[in-house]
Amino acid sequence: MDPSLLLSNISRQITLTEEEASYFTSLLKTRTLDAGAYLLREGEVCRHQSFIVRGCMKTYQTDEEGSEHILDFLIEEWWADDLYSFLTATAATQTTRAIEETNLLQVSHSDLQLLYVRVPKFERFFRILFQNAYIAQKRHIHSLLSTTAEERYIRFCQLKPYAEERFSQKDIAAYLGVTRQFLSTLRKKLRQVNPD
Amino acid sequence: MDPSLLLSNISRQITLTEEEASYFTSLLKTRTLDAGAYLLREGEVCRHQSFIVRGCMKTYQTDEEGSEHILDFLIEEWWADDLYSFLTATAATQTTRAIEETNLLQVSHSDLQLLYVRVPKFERFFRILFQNAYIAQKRHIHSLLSTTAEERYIRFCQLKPYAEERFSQKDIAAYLGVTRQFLSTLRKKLRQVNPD
DNA sequence: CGTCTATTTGAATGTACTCAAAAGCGGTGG
DNA sequence: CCACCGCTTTTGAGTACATTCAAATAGACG
Repeated sequence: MDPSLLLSNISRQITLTEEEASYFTSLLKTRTLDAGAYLLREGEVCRHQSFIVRGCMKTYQTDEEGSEHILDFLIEEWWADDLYSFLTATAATQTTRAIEETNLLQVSHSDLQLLYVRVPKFERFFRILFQNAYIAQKRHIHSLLSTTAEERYIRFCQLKPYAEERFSQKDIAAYLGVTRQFLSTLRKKLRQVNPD
Repeated sequence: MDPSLLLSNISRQITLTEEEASYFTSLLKTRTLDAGAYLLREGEVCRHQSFIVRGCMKTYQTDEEGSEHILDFLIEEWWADDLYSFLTATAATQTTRAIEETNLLQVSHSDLQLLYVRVPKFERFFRILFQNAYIAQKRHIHSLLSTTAEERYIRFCQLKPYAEERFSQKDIAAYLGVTRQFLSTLRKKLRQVNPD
């Protein structure tokens, strides 16, 4: 699998020499998940960081009644997996699962330790990754606190224009925190107002 | 101000020699905020990490209509401030403000860089701090998605038994994501069911 | 074609909000 | 000490937002 997408993603934060880049590339393992396959289940320890080359995934938690609450959707050029579990080697609190067939480039935890020693600037890269995840969560909390489902849905569609065609409404509803029935009526209402 | 509370807080994650501890202590500056005073306003860059020795604070964002959405309450033995702003030197997205008169021990950003060089294990300490904040946020998102205001309120009171006496209902409502009027009726209902 | 799941629709209900007004409470000045 | 001010909390009526339950329809897949 071509690592150029990943290398250009990394180059947005840190600059690598050719030698460093090829060392990094040598650590990568490719993996393909069928649609519906699990990358990580709640309770397992996350041992890899996984960069999505093609495809998309969802990461969710399940409540007592068995319903899914989606924390995030992940697409090409994003990193998947439970960062906290990865860094602390504790049980993951969320499940990550492929929505479409998904191609990944993975770095194992132990290889990453080697990488940190040989190319310390990767420490910086992964720290920034974490920080961005943290900020994104903060925005998510703010939007859950301050807006109605209708506003959240509209913003969600603007923010992720690919959402409608790649994610099921059931999943979108589980992300927005509403029932799938209510999302359906919301969509109907919005179609009548603005028929695009 | 006595730094022993802070040192024992740190010793839960990393072990310091006496010399390291006294070096760290020499970097600390004390600060006292009156009730209602701001520690950090949205838009400012966060230049200190602040450990709360006594008192409590709230951290919130304000929406277009001017209403506060409280992301977290902070009390003794917690670290306040916008970690993301601090680490990236970008404008804070949230405001932090004292609820009661609050005593802080502060480390500036530049002193922290010196500390990292001289006592590298502090890197680990602040990384863990960040990770815990990240996880706490995740729990918060999950609870906003999966529970009603009533359940959230009950759990909130269990999780923060000091909340009722230290925080106003207005603020608690802004944390739970409901209006203060609705929280008031919720409380009335709960009193009738279980009059404690 | 049948089966399984996702989506839509509608009715009844519950949850939470808005608006408006009253009651409570701490502080301040006369 | 009391009256008044500003702020928080309580209460109620009416309304909007969102859910549950039930059933119909549409799509995907073997």
